[in-house]
Amino acid sequence: MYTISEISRLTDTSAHTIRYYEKEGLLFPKRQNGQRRYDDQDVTWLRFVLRLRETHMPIEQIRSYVTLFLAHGEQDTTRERLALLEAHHANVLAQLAALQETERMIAEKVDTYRRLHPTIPAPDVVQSSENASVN
Amino acid sequence: MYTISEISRLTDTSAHTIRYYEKEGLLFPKRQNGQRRYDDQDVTWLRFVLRLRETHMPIEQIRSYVTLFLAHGEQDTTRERLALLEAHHANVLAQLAALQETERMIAEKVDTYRRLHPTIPAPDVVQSSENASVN
DNA sequence: CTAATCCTTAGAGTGAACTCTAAGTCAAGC
DNA sequence: GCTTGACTTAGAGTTCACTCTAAGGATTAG
Repeated sequence: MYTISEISRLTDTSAHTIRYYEKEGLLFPKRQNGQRRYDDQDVTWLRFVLRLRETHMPIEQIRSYVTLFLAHGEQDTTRERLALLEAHHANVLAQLAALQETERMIAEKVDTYRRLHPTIPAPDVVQSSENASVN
Repeated sequence: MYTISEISRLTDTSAHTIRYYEKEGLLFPKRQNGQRRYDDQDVTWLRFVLRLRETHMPIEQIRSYVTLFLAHGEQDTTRERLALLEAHHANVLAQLAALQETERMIAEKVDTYRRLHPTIPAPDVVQSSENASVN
């Protein structure tokens, strides 16, 4: 069982933010004499939440997901959770495609610059293809 | 030559935002009797800017890049522009990695759900690997 | 015992990137 | 000439996700 400062260190997230996530309904730790206590499952869950945030799932959507999870037991919410996850999955795949496209464009520009100025030393970055008219 | 409403349609960006970008120093269209006129190069450039924004390059950094471009002619700013681009490139690659990792986690959860409930019809989404303890 | 950590409420502040409004003027296209 | 679209300034408002503060009190670890 971890205290808030411990999970804060483990996940590299401020205690402020962790309490904020709780207020927003994303976390629900146990309490010991009023103090928050997190177990390994909580840590894993927080890490997943942080991943979802990194990929820009809005807090409100994460909350919807959690709410469905908590409603489970009364009803079977598997279908709904699956739908949410799959929607975000599609979203992430779209982001991936956009990102790869941009990556390609940047790599191209970098490459063109390098061709025009072969004197500039290269850092550790992958390169590709042919192009002109760099901005 | 396009008017603002035309480039707005072409790039699916509001005229408000386009004027805002100009105010922020990212765009500099020609003028005809005071009205903005954009050529194909401007459209291409705006599209690239939008890509950079999608990949979370801050407006200020994009402006730095543009500023270097405009300073070219007086000095050779290739080196600096290259450095900026490469920094962002590294950034994008990191985003890609995070996104792929998240994609994997989600696909895993989706997969686990499906195993537990083989009755739910599947949409058009790729799947993968093995896992337990789904949230 | 004591210092460090944690708790609460309630709200203010921050920063980024838009987003919109208003009012009055001017240009373009048919 | 009329309608639609464009212009300007200047600023207000919005959303999101934090981020921090203050004050006063409780708990924990050594």
